[in-house]
Amino acid sequence: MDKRKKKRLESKGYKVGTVEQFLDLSREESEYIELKLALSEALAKRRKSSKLTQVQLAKILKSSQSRVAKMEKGDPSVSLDLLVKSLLAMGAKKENIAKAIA
Amino acid sequence: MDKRKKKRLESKGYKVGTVEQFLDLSREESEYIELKLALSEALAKRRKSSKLTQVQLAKILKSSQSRVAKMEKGDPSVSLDLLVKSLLAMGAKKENIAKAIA
DNA sequence: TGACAATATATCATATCTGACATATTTATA
DNA sequence: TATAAATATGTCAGATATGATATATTGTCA
Repeated sequence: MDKRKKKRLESKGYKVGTVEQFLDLSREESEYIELKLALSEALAKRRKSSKLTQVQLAKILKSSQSRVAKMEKGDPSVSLDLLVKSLLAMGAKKENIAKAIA
Repeated sequence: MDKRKKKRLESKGYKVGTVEQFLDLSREESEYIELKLALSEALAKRRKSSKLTQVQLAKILKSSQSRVAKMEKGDPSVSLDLLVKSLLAMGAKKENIAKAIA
């Protein structure tokens, strides 16, 4: 994995430290993060195409605007469960989720 | 969703109460559970084809036999995060995970 | 530009998940 | 069968995720 990807992950809120440390991110760890970011992006895309604000989506999800923002940013404090449940609540089917991941 | 599916979910440890209550399981909820069970089954399959016992896998995952058993049963106390991380740790690629889901 | 809407970030009390352990049940095999 | 290995179930203290709130930053448009 290259420095560009490191930048991208860092910009998403993952503190990955030095490049050396970054290179020590195991394959599992980086694949997990990528998977999460894929779902984050799918969620943001879906919200936008539904013309909803984060506040409106938060209401639908019975969550808060700040958590929606964190979800869409792939914040480390957000679980896959929350992302998946949110996508399903927005009408996504498992096929959509699978497609977003792979 | 029919009674057979209800039985199946109940047998997996989900208390869904009466049929009436069951029918009230929202589409999201049931899709979420199905998705989880799909990952559970993928994990069990992968472990078995690797000829590992739950105890051996637990060691690899730095977890415990009981948690591995719960993962493979799709126990409600197990998160998607744990399932996905475990699959990745067993060598699964995101394509495998996507395929298991869809 | 200024004012307002939208999004992002920080923090926290509570809720949920976690590994670990004990123990029960099932499965394999002698 | 009996015994042991494997798997399942129940519980809990500590770890992590959650919605909420406050506040900061960014975007939009008059």
